Amino acid sequence: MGKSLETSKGSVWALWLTAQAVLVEEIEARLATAGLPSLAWYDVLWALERAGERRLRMSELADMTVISRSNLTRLVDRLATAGLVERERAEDDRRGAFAVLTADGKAMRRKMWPVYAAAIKELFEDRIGEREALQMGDSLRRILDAARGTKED
Amino acid sequence: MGKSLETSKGSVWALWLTAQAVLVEEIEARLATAGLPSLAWYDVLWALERAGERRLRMSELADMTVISRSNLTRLVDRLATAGLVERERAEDDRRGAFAVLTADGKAMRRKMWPVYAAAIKELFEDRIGEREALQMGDSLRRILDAARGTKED
DNA sequence: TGCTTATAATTGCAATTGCAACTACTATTT
DNA sequence: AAATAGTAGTTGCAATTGCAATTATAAGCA
Repeated sequence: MGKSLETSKGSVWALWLTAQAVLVEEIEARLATAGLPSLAWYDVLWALERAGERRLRMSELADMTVISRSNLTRLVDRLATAGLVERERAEDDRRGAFAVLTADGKAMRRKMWPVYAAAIKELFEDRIGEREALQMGDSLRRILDAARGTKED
Repeated sequence: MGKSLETSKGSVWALWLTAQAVLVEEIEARLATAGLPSLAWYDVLWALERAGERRLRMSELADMTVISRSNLTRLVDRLATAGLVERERAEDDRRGAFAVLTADGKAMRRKMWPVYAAAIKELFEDRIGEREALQMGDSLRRILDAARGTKED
């Protein structure tokens, strides 16, 4: 029995990776089919919408969305071209820049949400019980906090 | 209380995405620092090593690793250039091709494993208990099976 | 058989990503 | 204040990825 537990623990990682890859692929496909932008765009729009003043410094945004700085620069370029965000120079620190959500950006996120939400519900939430979800949330938070704590050292 | 459970369930998905992104980023960084190839290479090598005869059809390999066909074609190109796999034409179906693990490929996977294993242990396994792991494995398997089942329809 | 449709893998080309500079500042040191 | 080091963000260029053909078979059927 100890063995089966050991074994299970080892293979959970692989399952974790695979399941997420499959779900993300499916969600991206649904968004594309609906003529909507990608998950990455959603993440950025949502991060901005939650932020005070609908704006975040590029570096904060990069950290929150787990996107590299240089990538974020260009992702924000594309979002800006699409009119969903605007750039704003920081007053206090002239090196800094804010990404600011526009009304169109807010509208776009709102338009994406039903598709995204339905997918999350169908593919993820409907498959696990309340208790499991709670437990998984705890585990994930511990994992994330530990990983981020480690990096600061 | 019903509310808090609802709330938790909704945010677990976001947590999952973020945690996986952070962990994968960290693992890729460790592999790169050690002068080793990426996770994607590992996945392919490992899938082949587990397979009977150390070989898989391109499409099977693509499905197992959750990599698109066209991507896999080029990933296998790179692995072949590095001498880690070889291509072999299928006898029965001339359209088909196998990717076959070479001795060097096997050696490379073996060289990568300690780095990868240590990272998984430190970042993931050490953060969750046996019972949690077991539970998470169950949840993930259900999610994955359901998602894959859905697609076949 | 000869024709149409389906499948396995690859390829062309555009879009995205990653890494290593690079620019434009800000902060610290002497 | 001048010099040096540090930070925020961007950019160049190469590597990777995704999507829509394309190629080379195989299968189904009239």
